[in-house]
Amino acid sequence: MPDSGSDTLAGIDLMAGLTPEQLSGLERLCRWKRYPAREQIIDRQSETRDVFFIVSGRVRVVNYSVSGQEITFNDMAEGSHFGELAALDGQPRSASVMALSDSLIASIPPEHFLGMLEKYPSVALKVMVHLAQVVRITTDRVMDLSTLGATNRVHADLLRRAQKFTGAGNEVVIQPIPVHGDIASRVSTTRETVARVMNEMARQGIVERRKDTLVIRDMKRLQDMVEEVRGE
Amino acid sequence: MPDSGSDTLAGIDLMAGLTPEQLSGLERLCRWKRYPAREQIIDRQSETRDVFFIVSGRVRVVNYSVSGQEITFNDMAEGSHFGELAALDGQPRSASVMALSDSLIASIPPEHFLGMLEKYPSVALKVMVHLAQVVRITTDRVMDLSTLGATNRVHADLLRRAQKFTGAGNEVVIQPIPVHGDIASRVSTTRETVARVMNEMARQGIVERRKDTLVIRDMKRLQDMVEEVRGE
DNA sequence: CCCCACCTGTGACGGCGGTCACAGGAGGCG
DNA sequence: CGCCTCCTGTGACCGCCGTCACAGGTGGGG
Repeated sequence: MPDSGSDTLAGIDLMAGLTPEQLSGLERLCRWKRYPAREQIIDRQSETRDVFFIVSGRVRVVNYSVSGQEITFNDMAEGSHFGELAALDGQPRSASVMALSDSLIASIPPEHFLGMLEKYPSVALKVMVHLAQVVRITTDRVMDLSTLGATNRVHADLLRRAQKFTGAGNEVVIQPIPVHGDIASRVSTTRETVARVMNEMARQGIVERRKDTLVIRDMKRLQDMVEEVRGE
Repeated sequence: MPDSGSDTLAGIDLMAGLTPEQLSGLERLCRWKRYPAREQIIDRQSETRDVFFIVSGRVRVVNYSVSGQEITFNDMAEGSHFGELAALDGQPRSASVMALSDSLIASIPPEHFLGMLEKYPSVALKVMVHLAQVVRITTDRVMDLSTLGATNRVHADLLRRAQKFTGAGNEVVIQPIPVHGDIASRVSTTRETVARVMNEMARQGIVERRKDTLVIRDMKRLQDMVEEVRGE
């Protein structure tokens, strides 16, 4: 029962700093809905404009090519929000979003979202900072796609994942093991290439696959491999 | 003498809607500087945080890979602004910016930029909308890089450029002719590939290279080629 | 317990496009 | 006017990696 936020907006990052009264005012403007895992929350190109808050659960932003290839943009956890682009600029949705696990999502209509931005400058600032970070991550990804080969992109992705767990030490444990297809969809390559790269790294003693964890044995070496080809 | 804005912030898109008094208040907070063509305005990774306004001139956002490959992100004209990311999130600069032509640039320190956002909600909104559009453009680019081959990316770029000129008719004139290397750097391929693709299209009668203009003879056909492979 | 769904591992093959190497244009300026 | 710089055009080559095909592994649910 991952209901940590217990059906309020208190756990939403954007709202940090608002008073309980302000929060409950906003809560009344929201539509609340549970989505089972795998269910679609936003369809790309659709004409809705609401902004969504993840009260509990996990969510994935994806897009599909004509050939069915899946491109993952981001996975988001409790406390985060999505759907602001359409609310801000009035364009159709730029990507699809689906629930990764059973999720409780609150959504607010665009008028009220904009009203909130005007009424609470601290929220507006947080929205801007968040957008700025999205821009940074996405432009980095463009750089990777433009300058790195598929093999190196897998290395880079593995490093990014590892850095999300205890940054210290020369050994890092990643858990649960990321599924190869998921990695492939994030770095725009194929499942097969990911498998080959991971095995090559295992042979070199850089990673080790255990029962249900993936262990980076030589974090330093991995970092070097990536920096060598990127530009620190 | 491209000094249309005559040394005020009146022509800056973000500032539309501010009174002359408010404008002149902001002008006093700015540092004004002329940059000759080709001169660097921002260096990636540097630790400055100012926000820049293009009073006159043109500017290009670029990054370089270790191997020296140049990745163009965007060309910007008078009235636009750049450098907000660092001011908003306090991180180092995410890209380099250089003047394309002789330019007059006003810059404002981060504190005052943030102050402006707080004092003028209309400006804050414009900043958000602008960021939202940057996100859209960049994610589209990630899609292109992930799903299209180099050849199709050139087609797509040509279409985008053509659409900036008179959207109507089945024939569009692009002027001045974009240099092949510039196209290559925007779609992450090589000058040679761009040349081959352009010639193939000329052979098919889709484009025609004139003295100093590039003519799209069959806009419809070009659109079809792109949509076929993208997903409208 | 066994079957089925979903994951991983690996070989073979072939094509897209990056790289290298030149051969022209075309324009500007000394 | 001729040189020098910057752009375009094109052939040859070859390596990365996407595609296809199939062989296990593993876990969970009927």
